[in-house]
Amino acid sequence: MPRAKLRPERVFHALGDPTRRAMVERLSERPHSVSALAGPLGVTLTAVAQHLAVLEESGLVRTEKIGRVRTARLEAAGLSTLEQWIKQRRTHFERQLDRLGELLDEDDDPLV
Amino acid sequence: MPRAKLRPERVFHALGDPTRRAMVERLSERPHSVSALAGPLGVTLTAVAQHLAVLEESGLVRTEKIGRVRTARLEAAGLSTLEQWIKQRRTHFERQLDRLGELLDEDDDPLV
DNA sequence: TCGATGCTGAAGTATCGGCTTCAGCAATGG
DNA sequence: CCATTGCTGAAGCCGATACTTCAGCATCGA
Repeated sequence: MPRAKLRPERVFHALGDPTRRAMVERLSERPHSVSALAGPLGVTLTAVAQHLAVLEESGLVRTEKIGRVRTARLEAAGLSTLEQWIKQRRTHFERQLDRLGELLDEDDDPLV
Repeated sequence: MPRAKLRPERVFHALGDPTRRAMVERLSERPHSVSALAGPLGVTLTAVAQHLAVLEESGLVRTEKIGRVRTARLEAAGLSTLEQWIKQRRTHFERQLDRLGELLDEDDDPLV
């Protein structure tokens, strides 16, 4: 598997699903095998594998198969992609508030 | 509509959809009416209204109807919810790396 | 070597979610 | 007061997707 794209597009979609979010939460603590992930989730290995594929495409997770065990670990860059998107939204949002502030300040001018 | 829940659960689901993400991006710049949002998106007013309902439930957006116009604006708290979730994941992730570091440090001990 | 373990691929099902249409209603403005 | 504008509710369509089962295959360990 080559390295993934890291578009916020995919990251948000990946985290939109509760099961995948749960997986990411587990993976943020330590790497897990497919079956280790499946256990607590109460889904089949196949389901987990499918979710892992999505997570991997999003760039949030990296997996590596050694012998018959595939180990998945969190990829920090994925989180950064998210953070960047949020930061940008917040910047625009604050600019918006600033403009509003300026407008209100103009009330200092005499209206008549 | 009373105030929303602010669970990361809902926020991620809300942002998982491309159309809603586009709406949030527009709203981060300035508030918009339902029809103002609909225009560039090429969807019906109904669709936008449905998306707004989801966004509002997630706490990302607040809307207010004045006369016949409903105005939607971004709610900063929603973004914070996201940021917190990410921060927590990152914290766990780094703890994981730290533990790994300690393990490797033990190589300093004589092996024989 | 043989059974158990861990995973994978293909294929099908069923639920969900995004979208539309249509019919209506309230506010606006000339 | 009437036409226009802006939105809403109900209902239905359809494609996406989360999940399953089943049949394999490779690896590991005794």
